[in-house]
Amino acid sequence: MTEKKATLRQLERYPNYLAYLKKLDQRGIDKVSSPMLAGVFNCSEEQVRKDLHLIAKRSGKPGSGRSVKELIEDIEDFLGYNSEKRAIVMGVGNLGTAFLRYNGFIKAGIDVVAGFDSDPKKLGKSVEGKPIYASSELKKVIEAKDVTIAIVTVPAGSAQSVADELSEAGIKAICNFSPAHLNVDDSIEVLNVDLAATLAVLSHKVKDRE
Amino acid sequence: MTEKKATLRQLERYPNYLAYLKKLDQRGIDKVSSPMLAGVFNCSEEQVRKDLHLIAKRSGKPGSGRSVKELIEDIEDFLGYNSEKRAIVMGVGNLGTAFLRYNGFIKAGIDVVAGFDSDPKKLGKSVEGKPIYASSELKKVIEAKDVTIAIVTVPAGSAQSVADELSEAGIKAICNFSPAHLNVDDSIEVLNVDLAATLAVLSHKVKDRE
DNA sequence: TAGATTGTTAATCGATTAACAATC
DNA sequence: TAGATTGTTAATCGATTAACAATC
Repeated sequence: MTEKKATLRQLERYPNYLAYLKKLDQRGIDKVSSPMLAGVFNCSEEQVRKDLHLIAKRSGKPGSGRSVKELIEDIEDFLGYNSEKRAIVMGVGNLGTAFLRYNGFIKAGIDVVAGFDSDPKKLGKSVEGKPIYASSELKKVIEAKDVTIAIVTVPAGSAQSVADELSEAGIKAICNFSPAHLNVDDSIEVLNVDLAATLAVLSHKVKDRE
Repeated sequence: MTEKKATLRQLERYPNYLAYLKKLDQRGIDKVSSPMLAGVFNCSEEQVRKDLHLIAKRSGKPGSGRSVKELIEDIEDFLGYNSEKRAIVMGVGNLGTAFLRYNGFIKAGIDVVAGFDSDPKKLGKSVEGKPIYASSELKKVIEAKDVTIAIVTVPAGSAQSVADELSEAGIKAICNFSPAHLNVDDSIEVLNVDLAATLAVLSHKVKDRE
């Protein structure tokens, strides 16, 4: 079941292709070619061809291109949109609550099943039908619901201890929204999404243009 | 004022260095070396050296390394944490509200000044003291407050029209949280942050390990 | 000084681009 | 068929790693 492996750069590109292909599909366009996508994304058609070839289950037709619907299916399949995964949110503050409420994850096969918080006032309550637990319940919930991913939205100061608890409880992947560096075992995948830094980088690029 | 330019990859690494350096600083550690950082980030010490050398205003001391405090200062300077920028949020739903409330942006020099929404019930209200306007006010607000960045959190269906309005109103950069491809003029920097796709990619990597 | 680490040039590695035969 | 696009191998480009002299 393991496909050829994509590079990190490619992984980053697939969601962009996907978003655009869906747009085409909505407009009723059912064929797409590499030169066409290359134009849209400002990259070479060879890159598009390699990217699509890597993950496509069916080959394209020389002369006419590839089926939009088939490509959407294959990219979603490759990214795992069709294999259900469970996630939890650590820290039910503003951002954490937004993740519990956000219903856009489900289309990517990700089901956010619960929140965790240290504030006793929040315990036992629920957001959008998703219960909020104390971290003492972590291991139990992770095992019972087969949770793979933890979304960490606690303040920087407590991020490391939360990461330790997650590691202890057997989590597989952490998506870290706190602006803190996490020390965890190499067996856990960590992705840092520092929103403030992301925006800073964006504006840095604007400055560079001038 | 334009420093040598960093590659995209480097830009992504600086926030990680920064988070770790701050941790060291808190612990009262005031010297850091490339081999040490390389160990923490699982990369080569040469890469660390090149990254730091590129942005450091002061040189390191052979034998003993670099000053943690100076590095923090230089990275923050380079990323633009010390040059105030204004941002607005398009779409005051769950995620948008979280961004209006989140106070972590200010340390990166980003001041979220207002929200925009199409729902008449929300207009005139405010979140965390930040007013919510109709998009008819876009141009006025962007010009009056010298806004650089727009954070787009509207549903995929309206993302393109919002992008068009932003373009029209003279925005410089868009951080797009909707899972939609945006067609905008090349003069506008666009960064796509598809959270669902991000998580999917993360869990894809977990799968690949097995 | 001796040990460690810097800054920087040269070698290697990987990803992107170019080229082209195959084919719908 | 002719035109366009695919799949794939070879060439190029850029980024990472290795090497090493300089120096605190």
